[in-house]
Amino acid sequence: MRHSELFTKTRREAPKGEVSKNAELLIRAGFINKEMAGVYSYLPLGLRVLNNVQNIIRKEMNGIGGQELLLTTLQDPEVWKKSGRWDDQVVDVWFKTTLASQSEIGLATTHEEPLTFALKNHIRSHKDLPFSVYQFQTKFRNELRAKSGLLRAREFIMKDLYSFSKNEEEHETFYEKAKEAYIRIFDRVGIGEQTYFTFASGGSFSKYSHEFQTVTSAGEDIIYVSKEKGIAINKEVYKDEVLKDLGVSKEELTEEKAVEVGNIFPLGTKFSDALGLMYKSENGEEKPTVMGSYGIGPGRLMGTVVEILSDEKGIVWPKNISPFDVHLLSLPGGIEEAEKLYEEIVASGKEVLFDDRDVSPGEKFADSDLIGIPNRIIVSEKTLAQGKIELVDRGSGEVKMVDKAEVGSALV
RNA sequence: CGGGGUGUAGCAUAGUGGUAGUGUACUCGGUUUGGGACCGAGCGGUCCGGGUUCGAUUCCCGGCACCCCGACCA
Repeated sequence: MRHSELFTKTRREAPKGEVSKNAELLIRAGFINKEMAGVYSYLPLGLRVLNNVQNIIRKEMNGIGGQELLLTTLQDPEVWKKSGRWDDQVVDVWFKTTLASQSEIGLATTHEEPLTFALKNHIRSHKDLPFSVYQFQTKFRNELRAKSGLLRAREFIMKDLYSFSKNEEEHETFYEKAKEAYIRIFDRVGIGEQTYFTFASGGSFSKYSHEFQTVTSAGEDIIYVSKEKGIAINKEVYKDEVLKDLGVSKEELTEEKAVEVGNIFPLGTKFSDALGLMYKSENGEEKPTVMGSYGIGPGRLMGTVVEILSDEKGIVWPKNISPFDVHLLSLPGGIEEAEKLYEEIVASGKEVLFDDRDVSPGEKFADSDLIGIPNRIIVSEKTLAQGKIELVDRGSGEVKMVDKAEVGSALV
């Protein structure tokens, strides 16, 4: 698209009272708009990134057999009372409101209850199992303190997948597949190297739950990382017994701050028992399904990428989630040639942001650094004099002069 | 929820018990064009409520909002 038609503007100054790097840069570059504390809108550039992140997750979830659906935000208290989680003493982050009839309803904080309840209309037999479903859905959590930009919001999109199995063994098989899919997701969005499979407290169904923790100073969790084994232990279960269990020693662990970018945990039969999601086994017994839950917050993930991969000039997007593949800049003397090149790149199927504005070169460079598209192409009098165009890698700063015909193959 | 801090123009900031200043952005005119160009002119502002006072953006009380630390994060 043409930058001249993009309605968002970049800002030179950081927004007042916003110290978190992800919020500062994403607001300055025009990716998101802050509505209130912990509530952010996605503007065109931000939505492109969010969609890219979601599509990576979607492909991986489909790859392990997940079936996408969309549950509702409005929640019926009766369903939640069955599991005991309507009570504010039990779940203290509810947003609750009332219908015109004065009956109380809630805004979803998560979806175990409604999904489990809805599935009763469809699941009867061992032949229906196993399967898994997932959604990208808005969650509302009345956090006492929203903070750190996209990292801890009151309204946010979550990908939540739920698995339903006949027994523990079947559950384990799926759990392992989901774990592998999660590892691929974090690799593909560009933070695989900093992200550790982390052991955390498991609640009442299993010894551990598992988190995917990305090491960054912006994190609010403390984890103990074994680089050697590629795993980590959440501070909440950092005990001698656990170390022994996992076969790690204190000497090999380093303490790090980290962001929880994903978590997977066994639910056992807690919700199937509470809501009555039963199936008939082969010998006719009535049995509760064995469930698991698997979450990733795409917005939080996007914020985490910015925390880790940005530099002093702005954001550096990994190519898989960048809002565009190419940032084309026309400078004086190269306007006509840039127009031609723009049409060619569009025709080739690449996503390109074309800075065709009549502003100074310095402003184009500064905006380009801030927005952070991995490939920058510059066409100017200078490049045309050499019969070439200039290609800059946003991440490394490396500059190449290439023939026009080679552009496609030279992109990162 | 406990503690601390901050609310001044679209954004970022200065200052003052007596007509509110700067940068940037925006509008107009002109000159510019490889790292946020320059000159001139212009538009635009004290979070809300109450109190003290001749007079409050400033002082006092209350509220609301935002940020930070802590607690919390099923």
